Amino acid sequence: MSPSDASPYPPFGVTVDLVVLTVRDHTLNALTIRRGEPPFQGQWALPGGFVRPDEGLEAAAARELAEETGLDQLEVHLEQLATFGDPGRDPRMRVVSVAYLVLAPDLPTPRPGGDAAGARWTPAADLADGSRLAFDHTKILEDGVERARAKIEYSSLAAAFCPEEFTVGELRRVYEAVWGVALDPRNFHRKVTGTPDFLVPTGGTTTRQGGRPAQLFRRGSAEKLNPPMLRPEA
Amino acid sequence: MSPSDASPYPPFGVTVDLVVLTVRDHTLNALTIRRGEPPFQGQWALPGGFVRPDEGLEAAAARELAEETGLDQLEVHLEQLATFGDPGRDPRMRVVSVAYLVLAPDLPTPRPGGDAAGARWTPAADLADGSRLAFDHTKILEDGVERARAKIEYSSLAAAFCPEEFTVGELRRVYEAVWGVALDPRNFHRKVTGTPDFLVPTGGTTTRQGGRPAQLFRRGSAEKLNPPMLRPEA
DNA sequence: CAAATAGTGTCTATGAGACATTATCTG
DNA sequence: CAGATAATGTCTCATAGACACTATTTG
Repeated sequence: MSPSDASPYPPFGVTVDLVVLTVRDHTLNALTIRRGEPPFQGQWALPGGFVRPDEGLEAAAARELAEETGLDQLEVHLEQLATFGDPGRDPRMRVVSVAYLVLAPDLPTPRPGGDAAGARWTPAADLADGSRLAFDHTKILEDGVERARAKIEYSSLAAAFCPEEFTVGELRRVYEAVWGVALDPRNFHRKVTGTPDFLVPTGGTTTRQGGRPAQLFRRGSAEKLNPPMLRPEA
Repeated sequence: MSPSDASPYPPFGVTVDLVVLTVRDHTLNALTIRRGEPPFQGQWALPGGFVRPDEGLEAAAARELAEETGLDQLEVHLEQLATFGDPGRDPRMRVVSVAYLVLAPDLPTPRPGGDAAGARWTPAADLADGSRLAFDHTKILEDGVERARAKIEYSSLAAAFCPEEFTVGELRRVYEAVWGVALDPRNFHRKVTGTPDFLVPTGGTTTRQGGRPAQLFRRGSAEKLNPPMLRPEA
């Protein structure tokens, strides 16, 4: 429920944090910004910031995304990930952070904005170990990566990592990068082209990957993959 | 990220709301409480309440569960569902609510506690249409039900709706109630008994469902169902 | 006995994994 | 030409769906 009368407790701060993922150089990368202010000044962290008083949570996430990275919500996939609110996760006050997951096609390194002193893409694997991020952001990032890995199994979301027009091979390389495995190109092709409304041919072709020209596709209307794309165990 | 200096904004209230589901009479039921105080006094709502200043979010959910329903966290499955924070969702102040999903075996109607003037189990289908719950709780409930439906496909979570010892038929009736479909008892039996570490025979049998005595099982160590239990389309 | 539920087995169709072969580009 | 990538096809094995049959209880 919600309170039966106004809160008898001290106030909470509410923020949004963003796990922004893309695929570059056959690798899953996450966006981090360099903190310009204490605490954790100079350390790398996830982009994010305070929710404004009359602003919805998703609207705050979209605004921070635009402010800190220049990305537009229309170009990317944005969904709520989870909420982190352990007492002590912020050294200054009690802060509850609603984390959002963003999947974006490969884009130029975003221009940092707001409080950020820098912004960069880093392989997600490098951020999971070592290189501690500020606050509990390493944990938030890991949850975001796991969500992305799980979700491309049974949804058509992998295409959110691709440009508007893409080939079957490019889509396959997304799966390979996110899962960190190699997939059989022939079985993959059969699977994705055989799933109704997953891919819509645009008629064009491209040779940007070298080799024989490949058909170009756009995302179709299907949102779920049934049966799912199976993730190899080894 | 989190704030680069203390929040320049008015305070937020932070609450937890609970979607507590069980299976009774072959039907998915949700727990609601009757509000004893304004706003929405006298209306039905999800159990929940304010998070305390030094309390973690999951701890707050477990505490409210115990206070308002008498259920112990150890007897049930509890996981974070999603966070709801639209401005205006609470008429008094800005409140962000972190919703938790609880799956429980069929238990006696819980004793209401705290601010609640009453507590009851209601078929989830009846709560989804009509019978508006207070705040945005109808939406939260629907999200919880959908999470439960999706999650029993690929996890062993359906057993959280069963008592400690249960039969294959009882587990099947859980799936049938949550999904609202009929499943073939023979194929279901083959599927669940063939999944390694899903069910552990206790050696006992029961005839509480009538008919031939059925073997009793306990939950095994498997948490994922791979390949998943397929949900019929019709 | 009938009726209910449990448990096993069999056939078939679908789909994934392994892998051969051909097609069409660049250098 | 070699080497890359794309696209199609074939075989086999695992598994889900449909459904027959037997087992063991209660009334």
